[in-house]
Amino acid sequence: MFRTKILILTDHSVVNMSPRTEEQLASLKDSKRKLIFDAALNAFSERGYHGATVGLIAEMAGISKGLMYSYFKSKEDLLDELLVYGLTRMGEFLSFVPKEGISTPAEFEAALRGMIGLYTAETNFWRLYIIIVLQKNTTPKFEKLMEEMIQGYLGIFITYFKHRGVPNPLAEAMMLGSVLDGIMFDLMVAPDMYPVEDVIKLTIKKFA
Amino acid sequence: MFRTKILILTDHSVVNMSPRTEEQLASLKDSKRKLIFDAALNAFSERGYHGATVGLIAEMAGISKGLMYSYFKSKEDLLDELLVYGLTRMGEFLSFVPKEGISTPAEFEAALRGMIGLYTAETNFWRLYIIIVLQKNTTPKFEKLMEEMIQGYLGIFITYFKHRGVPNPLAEAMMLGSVLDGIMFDLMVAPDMYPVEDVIKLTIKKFA
Amino acid sequence: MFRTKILILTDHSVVNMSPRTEEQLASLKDSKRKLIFDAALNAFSERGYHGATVGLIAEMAGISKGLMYSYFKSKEDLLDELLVYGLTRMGEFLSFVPKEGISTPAEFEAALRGMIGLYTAETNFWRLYIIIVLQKNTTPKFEKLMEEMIQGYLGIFITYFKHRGVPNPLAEAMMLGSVLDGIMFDLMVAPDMYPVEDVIKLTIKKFA
Amino acid sequence: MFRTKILILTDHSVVNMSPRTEEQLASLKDSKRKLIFDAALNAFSERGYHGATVGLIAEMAGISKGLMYSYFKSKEDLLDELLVYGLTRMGEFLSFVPKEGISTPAEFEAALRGMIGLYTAETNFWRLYIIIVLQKNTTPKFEKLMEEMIQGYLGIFITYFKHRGVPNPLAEAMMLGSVLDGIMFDLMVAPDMYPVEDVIKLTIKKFA
DNA sequence: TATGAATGAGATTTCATTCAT
DNA sequence: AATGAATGAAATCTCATTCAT
Repeated sequence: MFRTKILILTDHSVVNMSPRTEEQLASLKDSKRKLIFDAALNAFSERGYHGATVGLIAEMAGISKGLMYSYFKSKEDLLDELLVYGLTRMGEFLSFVPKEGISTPAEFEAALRGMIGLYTAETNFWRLYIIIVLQKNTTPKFEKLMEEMIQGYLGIFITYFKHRGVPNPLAEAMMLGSVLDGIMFDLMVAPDMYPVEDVIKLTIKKFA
Repeated sequence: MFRTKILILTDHSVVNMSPRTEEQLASLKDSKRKLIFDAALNAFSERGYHGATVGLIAEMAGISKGLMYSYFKSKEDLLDELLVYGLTRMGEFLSFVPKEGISTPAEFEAALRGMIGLYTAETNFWRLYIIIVLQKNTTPKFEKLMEEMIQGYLGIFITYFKHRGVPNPLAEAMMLGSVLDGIMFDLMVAPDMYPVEDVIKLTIKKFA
Repeated sequence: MFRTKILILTDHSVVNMSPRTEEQLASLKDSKRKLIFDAALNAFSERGYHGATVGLIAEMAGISKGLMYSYFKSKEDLLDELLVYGLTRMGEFLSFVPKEGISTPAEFEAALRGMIGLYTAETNFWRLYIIIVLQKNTTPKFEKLMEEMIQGYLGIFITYFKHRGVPNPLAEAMMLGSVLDGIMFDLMVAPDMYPVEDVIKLTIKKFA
Repeated sequence: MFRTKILILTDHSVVNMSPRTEEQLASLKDSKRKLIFDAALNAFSERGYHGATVGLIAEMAGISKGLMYSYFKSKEDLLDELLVYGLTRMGEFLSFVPKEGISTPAEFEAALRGMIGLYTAETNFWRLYIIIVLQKNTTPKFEKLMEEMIQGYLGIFITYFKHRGVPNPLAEAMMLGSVLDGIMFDLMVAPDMYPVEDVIKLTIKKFA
């Protein structure tokens, strides 16, 4: 996983980090706001922030340019909220990590498969995410959420590796993070020819 | 490593793929063209293609906007040539891989350290490269060069793993590629706190 | 007083120029229409016609944008009607000028104080009024009303100055008009530090 | 004259308040910047800030919209600079007030005629000026310049009235200021029918 | 070669007005 | 009667590209 600042947390308190209640997210379903989010996610992730015009996003959302501005203060604001929304949504889906952390190889595998599953399911979000994270000036709100998320997972894996008696648990967890990042990236660039299953098995063999 | 289309090449013909002679590259040294390339590399990698304005690039290169257009047909042309130039230059630096391929763990380590060294030395190029690769519509020239390069290295590692009697050499090579991609990415996002040395050692332990 | 076209009327027929009966005005009290008028008066006088948005006016009036359009054909129409309404309302308040005109210094003083009192009481209307009058394209209805009003007062003062044997009654009346306009303007710009009472006394001394 | 805050200065130090050297102003002559200033002055004074579009101003200046933005950061910035430029320019023209202040009726008359001459010569600037001053949110730079200018003239007249033994010199000066403001305003609204000469003579009779 | 003023197409943003509810 | 979501025209602003010097 990516990291921006590393504060190792060895407890697992972070998994349930979503500040939004499920109702709030549910209320977004089928709303116009959701339409715009989806369109913007596609547009931004395919063309980058500057390459995706408001006009294009509006067209993809099936609304007028003007209407966008009654939902979002500006294009920049749209990006901000989209990132936070996306990250929060990711948090929602991360139910495959048990609250008590992971301790057995079976749990490790489940977590691994869960995360990689997310990558394939939400390619657009992760693509956007990479683009944004590589550019300067991320928004503070987004950065904070990211950090929480990253450190949460890092902590979980550190604990796991400690538990398994691995010599350098931190390095092990960070390398695993890089593996996951690399897999995400490669799946993004060439999803069709990547031997995911083989790589997952190898990863389990080398890390679990 | 990144891949876009995978044609496994098991020979090592690719390392010296650059069609440009060294003289051609040398002639670039200290030229205006080089100045522009450097400026554009910084600007594009920091702000993306659309976010980096021609005016900014010219300013960073210390020349006028007008002059840029006697060196490059257009902004798009500048990006094209920059990418090819960068990739070619990468090829130049890849001297750490012996022509006959690698066969011992020591050679493996040398190659690994060489590549990771490249990431830290040429961060901007790799950042630009990632941004471009994640977006559609790469230029054909660039795509071809990339493919050659990637498959070359993939082939080298496949051969190495075969040689070492590893069960599934392709998957092993692809996972190693992902590890390298992940490390590159993490180094890009948070270079200061990434335990490179520890991760390199772990990678050698797990792959060499 | 301001003038746009000068037709000297020496009779005093103008004071009660309003074609609206008091009932008509009374029917406006507390109506939605009145709410909108008040809001529009504030908005227009503070920000000018183009600077005051329909949305803002609606918000200030505590109603929806949509409802505004069942009371007024358009924003321009709202301005038109507001101006006429305001001017008519001014006429209502101008009771301090006796029907037979003024002939004694005491009456002069009363009229003077009455008008200046109006300025301080209805700052917003006069501010709007100035803004509109300085810009081209006033509406004909409004222009006609204005002219009637102005010439009425001008006539009253001309008669007064004639009566008092002043050499050039027209010039005297016009200068007095300028004094009143200047006072109105200064009161608008810096009401707190203007020595109104002193200036009134001086005006009486110089003109009555 | 208008005032916003009143600090009575009884010396005459303010007349030469222009911070720009004459060369700087001269360098503006015939420049594109000057063209834009002139166009903007006309447009703003005729239609107000929001009513005058950047497109219109550019057209009146005979340039493209785009070019405006290499001379001025924004429309608002254009207004700001225009106001300061105009006020500074006014200061330049105010040579009819002797450095030592005014003390004789002849000098009073010269000053009066000078100022009224300015009103007729630079109608557009004063119209713009009024429009701006009646609206909130003037720029601080402009406000400061205005205050200097106003207090300067106020001080000059206060000194004059003191010198002439007038009972309440401050009130007298402020009323005279209102007279001038009123004349300016009336000249703006109906220049053709205003009996300027007669009113000037009356003003001299009543104040000098 | 070198400049940067100038353009115009297109991007972002605003807002009067309409209309389904 | 009342709302405010929705539109589209027009406003502000940006920027790749050209061109006179």
